Amino acid sequence: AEELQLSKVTISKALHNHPDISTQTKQKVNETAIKMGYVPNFMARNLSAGHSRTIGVVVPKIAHHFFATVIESIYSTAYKNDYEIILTVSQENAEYEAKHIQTLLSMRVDGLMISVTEKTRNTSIFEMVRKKDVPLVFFDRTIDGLGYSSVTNDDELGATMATEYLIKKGYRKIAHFGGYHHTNIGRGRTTAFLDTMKSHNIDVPENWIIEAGFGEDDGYSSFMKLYKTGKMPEVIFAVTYPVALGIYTAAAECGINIPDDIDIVCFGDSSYQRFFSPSITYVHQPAAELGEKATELVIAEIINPEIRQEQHIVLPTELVLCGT
Amino acid sequence: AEELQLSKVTISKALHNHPDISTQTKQKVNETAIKMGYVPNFMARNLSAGHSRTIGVVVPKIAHHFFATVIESIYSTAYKNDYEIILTVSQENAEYEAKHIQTLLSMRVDGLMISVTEKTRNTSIFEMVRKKDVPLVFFDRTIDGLGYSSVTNDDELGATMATEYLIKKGYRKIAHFGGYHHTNIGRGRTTAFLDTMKSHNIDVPENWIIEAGFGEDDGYSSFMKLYKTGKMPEVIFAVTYPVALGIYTAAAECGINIPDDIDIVCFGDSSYQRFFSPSITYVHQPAAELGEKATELVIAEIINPEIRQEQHIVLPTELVLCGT
DNA sequence: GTGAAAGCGCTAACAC
DNA sequence: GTGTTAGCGCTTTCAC
Repeated sequence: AEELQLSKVTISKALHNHPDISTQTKQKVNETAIKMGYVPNFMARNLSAGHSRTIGVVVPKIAHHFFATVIESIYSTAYKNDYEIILTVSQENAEYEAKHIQTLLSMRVDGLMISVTEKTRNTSIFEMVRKKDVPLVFFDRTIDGLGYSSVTNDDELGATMATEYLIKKGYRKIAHFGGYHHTNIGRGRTTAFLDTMKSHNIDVPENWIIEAGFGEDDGYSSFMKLYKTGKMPEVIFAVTYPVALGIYTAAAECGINIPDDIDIVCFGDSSYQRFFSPSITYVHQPAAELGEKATELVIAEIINPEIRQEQHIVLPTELVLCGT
Repeated sequence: AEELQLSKVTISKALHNHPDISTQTKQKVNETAIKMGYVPNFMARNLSAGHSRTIGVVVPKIAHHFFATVIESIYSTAYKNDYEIILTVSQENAEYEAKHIQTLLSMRVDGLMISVTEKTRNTSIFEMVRKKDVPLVFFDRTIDGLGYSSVTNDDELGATMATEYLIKKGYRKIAHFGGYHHTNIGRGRTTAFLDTMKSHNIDVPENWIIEAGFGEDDGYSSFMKLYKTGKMPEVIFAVTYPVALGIYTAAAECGINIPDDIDIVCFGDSSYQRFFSPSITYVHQPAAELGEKATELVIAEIINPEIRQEQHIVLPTELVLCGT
C-alpha cells in the first residue's frame, strides 16, 4: 500500500537504514510510514530471518514476591538487550509446563528460561528442547543432569546459616518443612539442615521432617500433620515464605502462638516482610540478581552457540535476622 | 524433512485432521511427527492465517499483589479459550508503554489489554491502535473518551464506603493521599472522598489532599510532606495499598504510631494482609474477576468485530473492616 | 485421497 | 540508487 511510487524492497531498505538508499528517499519513506501508522509484521520478518529476538519464560507462579521480582528483572534485562519476553505460567502443573514449552518452541523463541514446577519429574520435554537446539537456562528450580545451565540461590549456604542460627539461639527441638526431595531446592535445603543438625549431634525425629510442596496450603497441612503427632518442636524451619505463612494460619487455628510457643525461620520473604508482625528471621534470596544473571546467560548462549556448555551460577544467600 | 514419501500438503492436512485424508495416513503422519519431535512454526502458520490467537497485555507493574492476581486470572482465562498471552511491563513509564504496544502490534496480536501507567497522557498511540482496528480493552486504569471498552473496580463506591466508615467511626480530621487526578482511579477515589466529606459538611484543608503516584515511594514522600505542615489528621485515606505501606514507613521514621496516633484506610490489599500488624481496614478489589471479565471482553471483540462498541463493566468493591 | 500452485509480509542476493 | 527474484513454513484452492 505504500505505493508512493516505490517498490517493497526500497521501502524495506529505507526502513532499515540501508546505505544503498538516498537520504531523501529514506526521509520520505520514514515520514509516510509514520503518517500512515505502518507497523512491520514481526512474524513475516522473523519467518524470513529465522529467529525472533524473543525469549520464552516459564514460571510456576507469578503472584509470589520471589517470582514477581525475578520476572521484573528478567524483563528489564531482556529489554536492555533488545529481546522480547514471552512469559507463561505453569501454575505448578507439570502438564501445563510441557504444553507451554511446546508453544514457546512453536513460536520459535531464540531461548528458554525455566523454573520448573514442584511436580516436574518427566524430562522428555527437555530432551525435545535439546533436539531443537534451543538454548535453555534453568533458574531457581532446576533439573539436574540434563546438561543445561542454571542460576540458583545458594540453598545449602542459606539452610546451613539458618540452622546454625537456631542452634546458637539455644533451640534443640527443630522441625523442618522441606519441599519435595526430588526438587533441587527442596533437597538442597533439607540436606543442609540435616547435615548441620548432625554435625551438632542433635537428633531430629523422623516425623519432624515433613516433605511437601512450596505453597501456603502445604505449610498449613504440614503443620496440621505435625500437630496431630502431639509432639511439638520449639521452632520450625520452613522451605519457603508461603509455607511459613501457612504455618501461621494453621498455628492460629490450633491456638498456638507464634513466636512464643513455636518460632519460625524460613527461606525467602515478601516486600511486606518488614510490616509483618511478629517479624520472621529469614534467608534472603537475591531475586533480582538471579533474574538478571539468568537472562544474560541465555542471551550469551543465543549469541554464541559454541559456548553452550553447562554452566552453574550459584548466588549467595544471606540470613536476615528478625527485627533488622 | 518429513519425506516418508508424502508432500507437505498431505502432512499439513493430516496434522489438522482434515477429512480428505485416510485414517491410516493420518496415524502414520502423527506418529512420525511425534517421533521426530515436529513442532509447527507458529509464525509461518499465523503469517498465512492472518491472525495469531494471541493477546497482548501491558501492565504498569507486576510485583504488586493486585496486578499479579489480575495477570494470573488473565492467563488462565486466555488459556481456557485457547489464546496465548504476551505480557509486557511498562514499569509506570509511558514511553515504554508506547513501545510495548508497538511491539505487540507488530506481533499481530489479535487483541490488546492495557492498564495504563500513572503518567500516560499522550493518547496518540491508542489512536494508532484504533487505526489498525485491533480490539483493545482497558482494565483498572483506563483512558476515557477514546471509545474503548473497559473493566474497572467501582472506585467511587469503595471510596465512599471507606469515607463513610471513617466518619461514622468519629473521625473528622481526614487526609487523603490520592493518585494523580488525570488517572481515572485517582480522580474517582478523590472525587468520591471529597463528595462524601462535603455531604457531611466536614471541611478538608487543601494541603490534606495530596496528589501523587500509586507507589510506596509516593506514600512515603506524601506523608513527609504532610508531616512538614505541622498539622496532622487523625486518619489518612490512601489511594493504594503500596501508598499505605509508604505511609507506615514514613510514620515510623517520624516517631508516629499507627494506628494510635494516626489511623489508615486504603484501597487494595495484599495476600499477606491478614498477617499484617496492625491490620488495616481496606477496600477490596475483585482482582481475579476483573482479569477474567476483561479477557472475556477482548476475546468477544476479537471473535465478533461488529459488536465492538464501547462497553464499561464496573465491578463492585467491598469494604473489609480491620480485623475481620 | 493426494498433490501442485499461489500467497501471507518480509529480507537477502543479485541484477539493472 | 532502485527493482527483480526467490524463499522463509505454512494453509487454502483447485486439479488430478
